[in-house]
Amino acid sequence: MDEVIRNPAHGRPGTRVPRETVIPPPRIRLTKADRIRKSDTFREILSDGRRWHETHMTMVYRAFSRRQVGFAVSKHTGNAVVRNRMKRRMRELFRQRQHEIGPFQIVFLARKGLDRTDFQKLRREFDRFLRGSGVMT
RNA sequence: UACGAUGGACGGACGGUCGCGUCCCGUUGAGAGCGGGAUGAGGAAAGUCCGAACUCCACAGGGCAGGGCGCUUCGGAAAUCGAAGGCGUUUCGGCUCCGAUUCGUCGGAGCCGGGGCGACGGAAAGUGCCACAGAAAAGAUACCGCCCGCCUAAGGCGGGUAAGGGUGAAAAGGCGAGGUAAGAGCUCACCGGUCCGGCGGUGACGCCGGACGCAGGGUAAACCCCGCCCGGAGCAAGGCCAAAUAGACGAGGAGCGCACAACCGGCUUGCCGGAUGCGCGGGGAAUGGCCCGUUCCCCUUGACUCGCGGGUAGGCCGCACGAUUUCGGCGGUGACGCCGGAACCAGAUAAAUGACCGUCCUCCCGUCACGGCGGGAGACAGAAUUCGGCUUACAGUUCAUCGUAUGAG
RNA sequence: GUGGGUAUAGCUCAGCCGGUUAGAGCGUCAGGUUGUGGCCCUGAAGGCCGAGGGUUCGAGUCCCUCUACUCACC
Repeated sequence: MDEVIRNPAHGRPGTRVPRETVIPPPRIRLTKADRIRKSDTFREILSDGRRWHETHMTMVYRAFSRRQVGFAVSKHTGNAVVRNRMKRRMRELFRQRQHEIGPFQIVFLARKGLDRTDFQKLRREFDRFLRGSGVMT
């Protein structure tokens, strides 16, 4: 199962499997329906959700009927380009491993330096959250 | 060739894997999902400093107040916008003249050419202000001086003068010569200025000639005067649909009071409950001479039910074919305009345009065999109703003009 | 997104219509008073007036451009 969920793009060059033998992996898409898009919902989660702190981001989460995610960046962290990049990187982290996560609502809060940090480091931080917080299935 | 200034252009390229928004097509009962295709940030998208389109509100007309703008002509829908020109100023180069000279040059003035800068109407319409210093800061005055006269000396007094010194940001045309007791446009040449006339130019303005010894400081990004312009708010404009909760309005309406002969039920046997009958506050109008009354209308009290207007969350429209982009031709010094052809070119809303990898390109650092190798970096910055400008940020590449240095002819 | 406001000493604020040295309170430091500390008294230090240009002889003040903070509007 683990092998299937890993994105083939993450493999080192040369280790790619020939196309014909690949079983199509489960889709790792992330559409609008999977996003939290209401101010009220954000407020509720931020007020009564549990928190998990990492160096470059904070995760706020609570149990829910299905899997939903939202991303928030404070105005103080930088200009529009920086804030957008932070959201996109957090979204990418979540997108790639979303199928390992159970029915929870999770809000990602960006912290300083998120836009400049190496993506592999962010992956390790996110992995620590997944293993430590109990949101995995 | 290098460096600097100003202005213009570009602002990483190609490919792979996994994804995102919008639109179209197919599938489908279906606008869900799935499959396919197309398309998807900028020169500043930014700041919000100007100007518009568009929308709503207000609006006879005119004036005042308030605000904005300000050389000329042209362009433009308009603009604290652009182009060309004028004038001023500054800088560089060249030439001419004057003065000084240690004969190397230095200083000043003018002309020509190139570049930069200029919120550039009016200071003889009026008012205000010009600190300190200085004699004096505006239609004035004499501190040190200079000269003349008088008083016995030191010096003082009276008068003349504004060339020299001194103060200041600024001192009443500049400079040279003549002149004089010393001086002064007192006189003269040149330069500057004011006025008048002529010529050239659409015009700002320029040129020429004449007159006037000069008729008078700065500040209007001080009040102000003159000319021109300006209604207010902004897509969170504005329109449509419309949960939940509270409340408004309309309709229905249980209800309350009194009586209780007969009827039903209970029992303490004359009371209670049901049923039944009658009634239920205030105001106005009509009828009428007036009152009672009657009729009609309005207001008030009322669980609950239904209907309904406004409207919040939320959704939809506005919302992308336009002062559009691009190619060619023509006109114009140019901004730009005209004609013809072609194109459709983002539409999100906790807000898409990304993540990772490879090859190459550019730059930096290290190494050295001078061409590779290793490492690092690729700026400023993200549409939010839409345009036209301005301003600010910006790694690197490149073009043009000018200047400086060096080299070659 | 739109429309306003503010920035002056470590902190909270004055500074008029440009003018010579930018003030006040609290705080800080030093001295005095006290057996010691506080209160109190005396004195001192501390500011390129948010940044950069411009107008002017002269700018905290006037004009322009930026920066930061802040308020209002669905």
